[in-house]
Amino acid sequence: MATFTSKDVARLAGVSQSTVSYVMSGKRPISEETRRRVLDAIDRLTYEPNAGARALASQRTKVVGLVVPFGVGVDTTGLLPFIETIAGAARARDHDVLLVTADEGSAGIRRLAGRSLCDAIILMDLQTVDDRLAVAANVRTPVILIGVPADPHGMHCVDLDFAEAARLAVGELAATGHDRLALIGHPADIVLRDLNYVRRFADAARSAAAGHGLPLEIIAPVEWGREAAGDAAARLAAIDARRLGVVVPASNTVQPLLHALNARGLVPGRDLSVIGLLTDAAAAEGEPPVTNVSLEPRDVSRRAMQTLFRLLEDRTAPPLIDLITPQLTRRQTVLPGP
Amino acid sequence: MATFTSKDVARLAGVSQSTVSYVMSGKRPISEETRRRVLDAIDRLTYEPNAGARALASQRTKVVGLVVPFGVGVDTTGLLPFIETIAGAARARDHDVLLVTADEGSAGIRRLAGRSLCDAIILMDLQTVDDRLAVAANVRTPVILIGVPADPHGMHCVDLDFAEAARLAVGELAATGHDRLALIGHPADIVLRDLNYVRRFADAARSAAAGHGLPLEIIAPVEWGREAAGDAAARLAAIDARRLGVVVPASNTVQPLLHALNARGLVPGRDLSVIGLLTDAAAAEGEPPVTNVSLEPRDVSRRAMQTLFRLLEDRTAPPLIDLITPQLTRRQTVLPGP
DNA sequence: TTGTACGCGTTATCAA
DNA sequence: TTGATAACGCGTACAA
Repeated sequence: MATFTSKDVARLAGVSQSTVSYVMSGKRPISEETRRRVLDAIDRLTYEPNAGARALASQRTKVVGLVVPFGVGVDTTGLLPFIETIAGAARARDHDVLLVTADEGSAGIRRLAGRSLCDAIILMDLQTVDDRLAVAANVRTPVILIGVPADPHGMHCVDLDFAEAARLAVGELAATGHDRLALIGHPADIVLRDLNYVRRFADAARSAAAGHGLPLEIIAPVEWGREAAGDAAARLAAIDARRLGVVVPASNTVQPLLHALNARGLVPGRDLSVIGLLTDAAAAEGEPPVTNVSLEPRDVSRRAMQTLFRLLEDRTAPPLIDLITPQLTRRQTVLPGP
Repeated sequence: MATFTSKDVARLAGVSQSTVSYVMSGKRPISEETRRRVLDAIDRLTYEPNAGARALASQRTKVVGLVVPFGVGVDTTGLLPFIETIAGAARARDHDVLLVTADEGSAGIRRLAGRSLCDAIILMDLQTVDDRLAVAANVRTPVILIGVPADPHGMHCVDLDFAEAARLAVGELAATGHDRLALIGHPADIVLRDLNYVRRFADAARSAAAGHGLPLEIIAPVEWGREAAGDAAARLAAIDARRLGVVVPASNTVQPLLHALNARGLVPGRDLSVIGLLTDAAAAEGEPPVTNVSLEPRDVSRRAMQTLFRLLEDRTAPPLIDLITPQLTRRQTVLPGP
């Protein structure tokens, strides 16, 4: 399979090389006749423009850099929908996605921007205060954040509205007559890394509980897996409440905790309530199906890409902070109201 | 943040631009003195070579194209370790990873190769007979397959040895005195797509069972989720066996099936045996921990990247078909031998 | 409506 | 040991 250049196409079509270029870009009126001839030649040679040459000449790579939280010992569950949606949105506008792992830290961002490997960068998994932000903000390549750090350094942020998620969960438990709430914390490493959404959720949960006049106990940190869930269940069992409402913001903890509670004879939806923060898909597949506030990875990703292309091509001004509203879905783990 | 070129570096270091290039590539002896001056200038300008220009001149992109099974309505569980490991291995040799989703079909491969977007392609999630193979085999860019299709078209294949995995599972059940085996099938869409490993596993399981003189019943297809697992459990319960051994090659089905069996009062490890094909991590976290034959996504990915770089840079001949041997780990879901 | 010619930032060849 | 200089393949300003 030989590889052809626009010159080859030009020769075959009997036009100049620049005409080929203009046919492809549509940046100049072309007669129907030559247009046809060029497209035909392109077709016959299965010509594809060389990405490097194009990037060099046009200063556009048609590549989106995506910094994903690999290798930082972090929750990687639920990451796939983000990647998938971002890749899809990129393709829809003839862009590709270059993956960079977060364990590179700011070096990855410098490389993406410095080498002109991409036209824009999406940065995920932000800490509340993140070293990479200073670098990201000082780079020519536009950077979109998925997450809302304490100081966005002027960059565009897109994320789920975790504060609203907390309010929804607490509000539902308040409305169904619970007299005490417990908030299950994230694993220690997540808390230590101070991921931005942890704090956003917890703070809002606290003040929402206060607003409803409900005592809120924090059970934290809770690691993943059976044993930790067992311990947490024990601590929940020890709480003296008529109707206890438990909020679980760490998706991974939901299922093990439900099991652990069951094992203690505490049936969620009968003896106490559990609301989890997890995708609708995961919640519906739960055992039992769990009442949840949705993480909307697809919506968030789509919006991030929308912001990206508005910045890059449409040149309209997207909102600086763009929060997606989560949805509460009632399933089987919350006691019916009295 | 301005962006500098090698020309800027050259001027600052007081050398010619080609010298800068040679300092970076090390393809020519450079005096210690100028070498120092150049590196210093690079440092002061935080110079990074332009990827497009480099690719254009060197015919090397330092990018690996990865075709992942997004958007084909396919099992995407267990995909992350592949991506993660591949990205890590790429970075270790100063390469990046460009993601292409499988829903593009062969168009994605054509684009990667035609536009010279990458130096090599890794193709995952192969069907036994896969349309993309003809295209992949006819492209200048080397393609490495993760999976073993019926006809690899001369391309290099790396994968888990699914036949050996089946033999291990069946062998273990035979050794522990089971008198009847059941093989739980994959969901219908997987079977319909005829993914290469499905058949490799099933065929080997069948002949291993025959070799041990054990009757093997095929329960298929079994969709994911509660209900399907319940049905499968019912069919298993109906089997007339003294000691029934169940083999579950679809990772996702293991956990729901264990639950469904328990719900019927059939306790795996007490009343019957279950061996799953899933990663050690997933098996250990199972409820209960499940005896498994390991899928080794990390090993497979590492080997694929090793193959890739041997082809690309080391220029040594890797094996055409490279199979990783799975491991059997005894946990709690298999009856002890009599 | 189309062609010519230059520049994008590297790598690599040929001289010195 | 180093410096000019010609590709690499495409986009686009300038001419016609």
